[in-house]
Amino acid sequence: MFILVVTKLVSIAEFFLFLPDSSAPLKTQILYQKRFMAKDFSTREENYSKWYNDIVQRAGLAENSAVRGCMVIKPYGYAIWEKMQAALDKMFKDTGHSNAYFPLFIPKSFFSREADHVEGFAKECAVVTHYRLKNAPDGRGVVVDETAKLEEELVIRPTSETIIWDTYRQWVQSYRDLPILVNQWANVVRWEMRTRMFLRTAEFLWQEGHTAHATKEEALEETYRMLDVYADFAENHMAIPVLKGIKSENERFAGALETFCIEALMQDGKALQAGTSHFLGQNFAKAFDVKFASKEGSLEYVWATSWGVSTRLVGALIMAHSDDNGLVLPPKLAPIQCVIVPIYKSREQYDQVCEKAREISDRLQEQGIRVKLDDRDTHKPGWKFNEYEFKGVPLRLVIGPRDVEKSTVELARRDTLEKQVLAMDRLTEVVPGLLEDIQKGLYQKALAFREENTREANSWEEFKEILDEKGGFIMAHWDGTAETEQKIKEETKATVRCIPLDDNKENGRCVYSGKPSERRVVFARAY
RNA sequence: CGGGGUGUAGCGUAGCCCGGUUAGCGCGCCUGCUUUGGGAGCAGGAGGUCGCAAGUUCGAAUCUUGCCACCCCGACCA
Repeated sequence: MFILVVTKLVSIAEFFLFLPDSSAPLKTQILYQKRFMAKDFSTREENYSKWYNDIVQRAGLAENSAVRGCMVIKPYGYAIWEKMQAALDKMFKDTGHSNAYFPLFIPKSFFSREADHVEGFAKECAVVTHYRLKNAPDGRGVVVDETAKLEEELVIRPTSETIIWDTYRQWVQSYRDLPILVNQWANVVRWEMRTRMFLRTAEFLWQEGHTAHATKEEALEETYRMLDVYADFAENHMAIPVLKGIKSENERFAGALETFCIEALMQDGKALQAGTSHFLGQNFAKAFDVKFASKEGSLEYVWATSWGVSTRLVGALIMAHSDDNGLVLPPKLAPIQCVIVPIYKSREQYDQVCEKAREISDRLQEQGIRVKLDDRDTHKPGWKFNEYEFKGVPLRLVIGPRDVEKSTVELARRDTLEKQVLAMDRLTEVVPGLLEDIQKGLYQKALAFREENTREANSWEEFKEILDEKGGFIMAHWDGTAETEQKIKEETKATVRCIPLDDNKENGRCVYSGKPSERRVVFARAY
C-alpha cells in the first residue's frame, strides 16, 4: 500500500518539466544526461524513511550523537540553518522585533502557574535536581553528590513562555511600555520517546518570539503578521507552498487561545507543521500578573502572542525537494550556490584551468553568488560531481582544457539534471537568472505536487480510501468537535491539520459523524 | 513503558545453529606508479578488548546467565 503511494508521487515528480529559461537563449544546445542510480543509497520508492536518513547522513547534514535522541548538526547542515536564521532574523527586525536571551533553566514552580501549559509539557520535561558531582566511593568515575540537591528543581525549557512572562512583569507598568516585541534564538529540550533527525529530536534549535500588547486587536494583528512572515519565508526562501490555517482544539498550543500554523505537504504524502503563531490572550499575563496602567488610568492585563519555527524546517526542506540522487536545495538557502570543478591532466593544465576558474569564481562572487571552486587534487572530477549533486548544490560549472581553448564552460543544474555548454563571457549574465529559475522551478514543482495531492472526500469510505491509497491533503467536512477528530485519528491516524484561513464556506455534513458543517478542513497523516 | 530485532575494524557485513588454524570479505584509510570531461586501475600496507561481565569447557565470536547500548513497531509529540 505504501509503495503504491510513493510510485504515484515519483511519477508526478518526473512529470514536471523544465521551466523556460528567462535568462536569454543559450548558445549551445542542452545535453541530456543519462542517470544511473546512486549506489548504496535508498530511493523514495523503496524506503522513504531510509532515503531521508541516507540524505541527512550522506549529504553531511547531521549525525546521531552519543546522547540518545540528540543529533550533531554538522557544518553543512548548520550552514543551511544559518541561512534560514539570517533570512528570518531580517524579517523579524523588519517587522520591529529585537533579539534577547532568556535562561535555559526554568524554576519548576513557574510551570504550574498556567494550568493548560503544565498539562501540555509536563510529560516531556528534563529536570535538573542537583548541582554537583563527586568521586565515586569505589574510585571509578563520578556520581551525583546527594548533598547538593537543589531547593527548587529546574526544568530545562521546552519553551520559554513562563520565564519570559515572569520577566515581562518587571518590564511593564504603563501602556507606554508596550508593545514588547522580542525574539530569542535558542535551544529547547522536549524529552521525546521517538526521535528523527531534524524532524523530532530531544534537543532542537529554534526561535521563539514573545510579544506583549495593550489590546486584544493588536495582539491578534501580531499573530497574523508573524504567520504571514512564516508563510512568506516558506514560499519565497524554502520554495515550499504552505497552507495557512487555525489549529483544532486538540492540536492547539498548551496555554493558547488560538494557534495558527503553516502546513506543508511532503513527498510521501504526509503533512508537516512548518511553523506556528499563537494568540495567547491574557492567559500568561494573568498567570504571571502582568498588568499595565492604561491611558484611562485603569489596570489591565497585557495581551500576548508567541511564535516559532525550528530546525525541523531543515527536515521539511529535505523532504520537499530532494530526489533519488540526493539533496536538492533552493538557491536562496544553499550554502554553496555554484560549485566549479576543474578538469585537467597535467600540472600545466591544472594551473591553466584553475586560473581561468578563479577568474570566473571572482566574477560570480562579485555578483553576490556563493561560489566554491573545488581545486582539490585529492579527488577526481567524477567523484566531485556526485558529491556536490548529493549535497544539493544548485549549479555546477565544469571547466577543462577544451573549455579554456574555446572559452566555454559546462553548466549543470541540480534540479533538472540538465547540462549545457555556453560561452564563458555569458556566465555572469546567465547564472543569476538560472538561480532564480531554479528557485521558482522548485516552488512550482512543489506546488503542482501539492495540488495533485489535495483531494476532496465526501464520505467516510472515500476518506479512508484516499488516505490508504494516496495520502496527501484531504479536504473534508468536519463537525468541529474534539471527539470526532479523536475518533478519526484512532481509526485512520489522520488529524485535522488546520482550518484554512480562506473564506471558502460551503455547507455540508461531517465526513465522520454526518452532523452539519460550514466548511471543509484539511486532514492528513502528519509528521 | 509494552512487542520484536541487532551488537564482529571508521562504515557495511560473513562466520554463530553444529565450540577447535593467524576471525574472512566489500567500502573507506595509508604508500607508490599509471590515471583525471560522471563515483579510476594495479601493487603493497595499516587497522579488531568479536557490546560488557560472569559461567561451562583443555579450548568461546560461537554454548549458558545477567547487564548495557542501539534500531524497528505501538502509546506521546514541533
